[in-house]
Amino acid sequence: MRPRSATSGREGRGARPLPRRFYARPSIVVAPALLGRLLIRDAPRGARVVGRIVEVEAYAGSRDAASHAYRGETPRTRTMFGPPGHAYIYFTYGMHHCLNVVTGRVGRGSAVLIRALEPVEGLEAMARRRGVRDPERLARGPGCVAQALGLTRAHDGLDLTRGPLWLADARPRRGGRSIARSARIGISRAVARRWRFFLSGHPCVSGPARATAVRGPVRR
DNA sequence: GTAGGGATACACT
DNA sequence: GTGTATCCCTACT
Repeated sequence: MRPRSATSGREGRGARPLPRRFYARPSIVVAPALLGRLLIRDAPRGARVVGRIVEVEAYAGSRDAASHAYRGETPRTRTMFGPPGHAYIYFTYGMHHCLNVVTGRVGRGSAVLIRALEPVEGLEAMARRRGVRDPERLARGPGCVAQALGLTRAHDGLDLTRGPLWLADARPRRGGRSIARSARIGISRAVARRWRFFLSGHPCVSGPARATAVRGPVRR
């Protein structure tokens, strides 16, 4: 048996990247499994940034009218249709970047949008990039996540099983919070699908008035 | 509620 | 080629 990751002290130290097979599942399965896990951006000169994932949304690829993949593969969405475990980063509204992790099989175009993080390490670097200091506001909202981590289209396609951007395989810590779900935010189509998952009551969760949680089994 | 801002996709010439 | 509606948002009033 592999020794347990040494996560005492600075969280995530000694952890290893989640394996490809973690991502090679439907986005609606991967999305809740990401909650409570550490997202790590290694950078030179000690500018490492770590955040705990507290809010995500699943997108099901070419069958999901709310997904970028709905119209099939384009130059912009090529990464989504590639192998799972890679970062799909897109630019929208003329000013914001959003980070997704590619899931499922090659050619499906399914992904999970990372909507919010709880800052764990590198708060100074995050605050510098974001221009705010309040930890609860450093990475609350998908545009803020990418900005806090310093991610742009230049980072599209990064392999999350290798770094410098990766997810730790350490056991997820949810602080005793339950996983809640609701409709996805900011979309106009396929609004009936309640594929947004978040840690109930967490202060770093985004959304209009934190959005009302809707509990229940995951249905397609 | 809405300004801000640029890329993207697609309909047209 | 050019025109334009739309966009998985944020920060403000």
